[in-house]
Amino acid sequence: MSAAAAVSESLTRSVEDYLKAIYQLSPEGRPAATSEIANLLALSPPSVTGMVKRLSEHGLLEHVPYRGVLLTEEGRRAAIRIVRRHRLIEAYLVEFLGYSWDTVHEEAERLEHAVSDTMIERMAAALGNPTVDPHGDPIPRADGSIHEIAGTPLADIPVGDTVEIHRVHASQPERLRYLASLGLRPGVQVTVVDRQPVDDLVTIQVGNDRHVIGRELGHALHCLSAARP
Amino acid sequence: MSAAAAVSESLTRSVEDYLKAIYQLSPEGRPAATSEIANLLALSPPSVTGMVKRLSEHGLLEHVPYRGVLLTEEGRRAAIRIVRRHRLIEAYLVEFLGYSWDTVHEEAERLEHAVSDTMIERMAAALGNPTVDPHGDPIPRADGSIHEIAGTPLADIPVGDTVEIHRVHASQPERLRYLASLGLRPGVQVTVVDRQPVDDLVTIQVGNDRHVIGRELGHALHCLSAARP
DNA sequence: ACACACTATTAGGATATCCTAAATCATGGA
DNA sequence: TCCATGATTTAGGATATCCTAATAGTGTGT
Repeated sequence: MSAAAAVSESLTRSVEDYLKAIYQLSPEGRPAATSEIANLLALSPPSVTGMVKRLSEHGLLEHVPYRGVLLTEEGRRAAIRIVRRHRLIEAYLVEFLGYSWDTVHEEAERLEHAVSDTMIERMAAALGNPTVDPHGDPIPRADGSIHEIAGTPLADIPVGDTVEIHRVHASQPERLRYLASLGLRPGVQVTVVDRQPVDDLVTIQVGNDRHVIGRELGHALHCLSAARP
Repeated sequence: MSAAAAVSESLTRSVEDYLKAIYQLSPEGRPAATSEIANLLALSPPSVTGMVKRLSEHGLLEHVPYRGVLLTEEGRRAAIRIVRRHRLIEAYLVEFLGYSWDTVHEEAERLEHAVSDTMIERMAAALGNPTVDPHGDPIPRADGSIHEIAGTPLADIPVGDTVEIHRVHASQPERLRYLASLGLRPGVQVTVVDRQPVDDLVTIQVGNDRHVIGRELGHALHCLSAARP
């Protein structure tokens, strides 16, 4: 209770980055490793150990030395708040300021720490309270709840099936630009025409075009079965 | 030349705040005093002395010990860039996100350090490249030039004159809300009906209402002679 | 010309964050 | 079982920023 109030106070940019990273690295309660965090944030492992120790003392996460870290309920709440901000900012920039999906990430990465709750909610309202961002990632609600829709990696779709792209797991501008050049983005329908078990090559039909997708992207693109017309 | 390139690199939030403060405190080449800077930024004088020394070494300002500080050309450029950002952000928030002029300052104060040049220019474009912010303050152009229009303080307008409010020198939300409640904002026409030399009391007619303005606000409101209908 | 009242600077510290180099732990394969 | 390898933590430092207390400079009024 009393500690929970402190969360909304003022976490530094660094702290918010750590919490978000650990949140992303520990799905289903698997502890995040020091080296994973260091890697994601581009910091040295000792820096991470130091910060992790401090955040544990503040009750934002639990650390078992040499084993890994998990967010506490309080830390999780703070992390989700940042994720909500990040995704809403991305959606806003694409919708109202002409950003393309490969350039929003960097801008959102800075803004997510600077924008007030008021501004975030006004942006959400201006967007009509969207549930997903431009990459198809779900936007956590203001109360912290998240509606995740499990999709199937394109690499696992059987030949002949037509599916809708639902979510694109990539933040590197280069990959996103490549996907955009192929017309692949959330909401688009594709049909799997061929699969090569070797290297997980998948041939798909998008509109009138055919493309071959390799392993990386085949696992980055998550799909939902499309309604048959 | 080479040093100038460094400016756009990455000044910290603190540094940007110092430069902006010194810019605002040294109009017409009058050096800014340590205590003035400390006051404006709510810091202790020794902190200011320390930062000033560092910034001098970086070529952003000139410091004559015990005398004061002035921005160098490089520092001035950086300061104006922040002012442009601040005022454009204020204009954007009022225009597109439903902010009132008494609440934008605080939000802009944080965003001005976080937004990219790209985003600032897109916001400017979305606004139609405005020349003034919601308080009537001129928005520096991207090239650093500023078009200041000299107005006359309401306190100095002769009885009988009708003028247009041009600029409101205030950032305190309380004062701005009071002015808004009186219908006083840039663009509004007022007629001076009476003046009391004691305490600089000015009675004005705004639409169908009459208000008495005291010394503080009489000097905060800058006016231009209005076109006679 | 001088002392006093300010203002500004120096001294000495604290905190947050990061780093490199040197221990320490955990675990899979011989 | 035991040790080599890789992951993690501890040790020791650097930098940026802020603070309080003590010292130094400036300028005014007599």
